[in-house]
Amino acid sequence: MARNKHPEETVSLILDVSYRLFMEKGYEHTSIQDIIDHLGGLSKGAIYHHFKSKEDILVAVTDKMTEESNKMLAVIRDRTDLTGEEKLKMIFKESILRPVQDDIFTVAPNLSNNPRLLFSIFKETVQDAAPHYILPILEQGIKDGSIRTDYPAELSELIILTANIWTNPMIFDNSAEESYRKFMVFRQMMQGFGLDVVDDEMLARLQELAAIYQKNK
Amino acid sequence: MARNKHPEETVSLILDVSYRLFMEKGYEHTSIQDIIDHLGGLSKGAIYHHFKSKEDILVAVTDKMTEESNKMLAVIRDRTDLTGEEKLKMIFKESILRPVQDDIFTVAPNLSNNPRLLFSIFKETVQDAAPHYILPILEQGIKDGSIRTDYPAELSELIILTANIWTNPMIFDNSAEESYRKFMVFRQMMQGFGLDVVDDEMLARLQELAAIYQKNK
DNA sequence: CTTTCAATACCGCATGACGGTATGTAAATA
DNA sequence: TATTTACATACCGTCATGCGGTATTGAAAG
Repeated sequence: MARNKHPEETVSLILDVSYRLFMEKGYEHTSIQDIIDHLGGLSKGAIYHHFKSKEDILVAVTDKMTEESNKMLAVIRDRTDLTGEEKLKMIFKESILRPVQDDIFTVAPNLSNNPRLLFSIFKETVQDAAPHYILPILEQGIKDGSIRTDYPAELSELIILTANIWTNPMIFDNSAEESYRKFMVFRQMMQGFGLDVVDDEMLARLQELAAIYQKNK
Repeated sequence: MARNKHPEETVSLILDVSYRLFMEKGYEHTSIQDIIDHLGGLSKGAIYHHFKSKEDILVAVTDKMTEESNKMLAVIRDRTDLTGEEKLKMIFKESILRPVQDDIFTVAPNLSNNPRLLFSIFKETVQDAAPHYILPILEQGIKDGSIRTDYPAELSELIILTANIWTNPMIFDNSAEESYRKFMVFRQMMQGFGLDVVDDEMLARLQELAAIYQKNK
């Protein structure tokens, strides 16, 4: 294929195709050749010019998946008009009410047979989201008195893992009812830590999302 | 090699070797040939006679890893002299004080670079341990009044995932201090659910274990 | 007690798929 | 024009798995 004057577009194309295939067939069952076949004329050389390995593509895909969500997290984290607890509440509200994941839900669910992709998201959550977004908020909450804990680093990990991974119906392949019940347990857990971050509007929306997911199975 | 009159021994050998290699090098970086090389004369055909695929070996290895722990869980679950809450406490005590995992800790830590093995354990925990061992105990606890929850199935999942996966220093590659703090958070979480299952003796032992793990890194 | 025979434990080469590399080429840029 | 860069093409080594074949077994038949 002819050389592209804007190579970012080629990178983007490779990532989009890879994302779709990784979700549909799983990372391990997607071959480089599969990706090439959906690239519309591009070759193996193109891929290995822009990415150093298949795993490198996986990392980039994962980053892209979490990018938008992370932007939202950063905005809330950096506001100065909210207490730590209020920020936490806002995060959960945002991620449920206006999820980037709407398309994820409709594209090709079921990470429960996709070890590598799941692991990659898992790692990103622990190594990036927890320390860079949740932890600072907990630390602020400790200072402003809205949050009380002796172990903010560990608590931030537990919170984000529970919220982002465990209650994610795409990962655990849960029904609408199961997701709803998980969120009720999550709410209770947060209350146990003295945090009241889940309200009824959020629960209603969650049921809606889970229903969408079920339909596209 | 000569044919073995007791083929279970061959199966067992293959599993032992595979387990060691999967832990040391990771599942994906262990080739069938690697396994053969450590089998003492057995061939590729032997492996594929007893197992239908490499993945099949992984499943069998995982089963064997959790087998002993599951036996313990079954014994406690089936006792008739304890309340639900007491059983929970005993489970955590057992799994910490007398861990089968002592050897796992010394053999070859670090599942944080072993997506497939981790995923396999993860799946086993959710699909087997939670519903078959923890859930019945919660249900009993609801009946005998020692445990209160509206969502026993979801709570059992959350508890076992947090206890077995999140606080596992082998999986998250935590230091002794980090593991200790995680367990403190876990304790607080359980207290939030009205469950008092962690005592000081357990915390002391946990610090010990984490130290062992650190030494063998 | 011996012979027969089917089941099964095991061998090891063949094969095709796959991830990755080396090298070539032409367009873009400086 | 010279250099860099975006891609193409041919090729390599490794790997999981398939498969035709052989040797050993245990049990039943003679």
